Amino acid sequence: MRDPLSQTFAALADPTRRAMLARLAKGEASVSDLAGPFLKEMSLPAVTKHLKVLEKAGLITKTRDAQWRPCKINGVPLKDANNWMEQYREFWEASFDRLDEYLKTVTAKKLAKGKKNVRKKPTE
Amino acid sequence: MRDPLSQTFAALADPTRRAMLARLAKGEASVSDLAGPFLKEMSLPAVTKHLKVLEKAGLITKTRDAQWRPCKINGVPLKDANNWMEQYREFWEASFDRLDEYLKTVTAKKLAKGKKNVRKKPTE
DNA sequence: CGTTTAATTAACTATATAGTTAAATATAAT
DNA sequence: ATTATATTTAACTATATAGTTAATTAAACG
Repeated sequence: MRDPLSQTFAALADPTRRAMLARLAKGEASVSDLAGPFLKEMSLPAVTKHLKVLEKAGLITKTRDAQWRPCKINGVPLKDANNWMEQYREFWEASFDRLDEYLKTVTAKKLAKGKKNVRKKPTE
Repeated sequence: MRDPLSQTFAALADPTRRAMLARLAKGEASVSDLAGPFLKEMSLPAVTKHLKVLEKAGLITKTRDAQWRPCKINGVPLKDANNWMEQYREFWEASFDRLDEYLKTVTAKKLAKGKKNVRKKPTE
């Protein structure tokens, strides 16, 4: 069995499951509600499996209402994931700065090049 | 091929790789530097593979210095992952509130139960 | 040149993941 | 009791992932 954080990230590493979470962010939904947008791409059992992955990761909880299984989003594991990520904030902020600097450099070079191209045959 | 966000989360879904990022957060390191703490648990080719996963996800970049391959952390994909996650902040904050409420309820119940237990054989 | 150090590639194995179809279960409705 | 709806389970397949050992490449060193 995997550590909880790995399980969370693994669960998030799939666009179908992320879309399901996005849907659940708008409110509770049954399995078939959640399946709706995907039934052209995959079968219902496939959806059930995706939900099981999310459930085992603790990202959703399923309850019972007659023959329906209403699902609800649970933020706790996302909080842990976010806490883990926060310790790297400086790196993505730094990389933004670097991109910023890079763009400035490129712009400066382009301008220089532009100038150069103007006087095609230099006097020397 | 997978979408970048899925690739990022998949790369993070492994404790070895997260430990490598933690090491790289402290500064550049060669492959053998990074391998060091894991060579009791796995072989060098396994380490190479983990680094390749991180590299393909854009989380690290490898350069060359003689026979060494210094690795550097790259925050950009973490930024995207964080941006994705931010949209769920309300849910983990809400769940914290719920836990808070829950703990209060439990405490209240415990107190009530404690009182009950004091008068073991009620007068009625 | 031959050897050592650093790292990768090749070839292979085991297990996990993501999907399928068909059958089963659970609840409600007729 | 039978049927319809919602969902899951079983059994299976294909591909991806994580690891192995042995061989290979790349650069530096004596």
